[in-house]
Amino acid sequence: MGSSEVGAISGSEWEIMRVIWTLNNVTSRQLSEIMGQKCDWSTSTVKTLLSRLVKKRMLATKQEGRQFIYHPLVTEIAAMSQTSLALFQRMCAMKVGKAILADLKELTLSKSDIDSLSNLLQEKRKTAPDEVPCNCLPHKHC
Amino acid sequence: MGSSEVGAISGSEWEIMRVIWTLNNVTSRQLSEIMGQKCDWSTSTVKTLLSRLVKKRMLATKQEGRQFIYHPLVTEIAAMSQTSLALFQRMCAMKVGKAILADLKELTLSKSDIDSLSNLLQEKRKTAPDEVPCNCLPHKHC
DNA sequence: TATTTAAATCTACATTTGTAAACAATAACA
DNA sequence: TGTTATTGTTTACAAATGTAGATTTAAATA
Repeated sequence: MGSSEVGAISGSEWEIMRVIWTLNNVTSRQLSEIMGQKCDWSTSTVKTLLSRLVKKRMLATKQEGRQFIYHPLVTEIAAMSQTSLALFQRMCAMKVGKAILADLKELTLSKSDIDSLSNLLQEKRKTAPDEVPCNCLPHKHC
Repeated sequence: MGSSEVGAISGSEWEIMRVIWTLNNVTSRQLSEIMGQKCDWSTSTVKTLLSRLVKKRMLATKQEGRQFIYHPLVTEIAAMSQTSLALFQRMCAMKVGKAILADLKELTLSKSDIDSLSNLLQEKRKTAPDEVPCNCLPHKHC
């Protein structure tokens, strides 16, 4: 696998990453305080998740005095799109469009995001096929 | 939780569901044969996954002679959109639009899907906010 | 009816995940 | 410099997941 893959981070790990992506350089103390409010986790839990994230190479640390400062090694957008794309690619190719349609109905998007999406779609339409075949049966690996 | 939730099915389980959604009424023998090719799983593995899916109420069976016929209790589109929407809702609301944009760049969509999406976006644009605030820090539960 | 055989169910076991206590190392303060 | 906080590291443990062998049950056939 290429060096830019995000090695599937778990739900709780994701929750911590969001905070780190937002704050960008945080100590485990700050994280513990924030996650205490956000998720009601104990300081130990936060520490465990942090080390797992470091091991998974999602985070790196730089020591500073007695403590460590954590910072992300992958951008949030990259992680988000890799994760969601990976999900869609494990689903029926024929129905992904409908699933995204349903998602968009529920999600709130900004005007500018909507504009980028619309433009991209107009562009893609030029070379779009009339239908995408279902790929749920064999000839393809799990 | 409401009765229409899809109780998070795992990766291997999803792989089986795709086949069942496509074939709609299958015996474990057929499934074993197909999954043997598709994923190289043993017949036991398929059976285990099937019972877990029945327990999770994703599948139901009707007996017929010595064997059982499995059929889905949830539609594929429903499962797909619930799963992907759940993922997006656990991510930064401000950046979801950009993530979907990146996904769409990679995915193949049919002309008609593109048209539905475009129409929906035009509709949503009318009431879209100028920006969606980031919701990665507290005041919201994990 | 006795035997074979094909289904289903039970048991198993390693890995990952969620959650956290115990322990060790070290900086800060008395 | 000895003591106390603090921060990081180990260990723990239950639940979920990936994968599959062993066992039971019942249908089919000899």
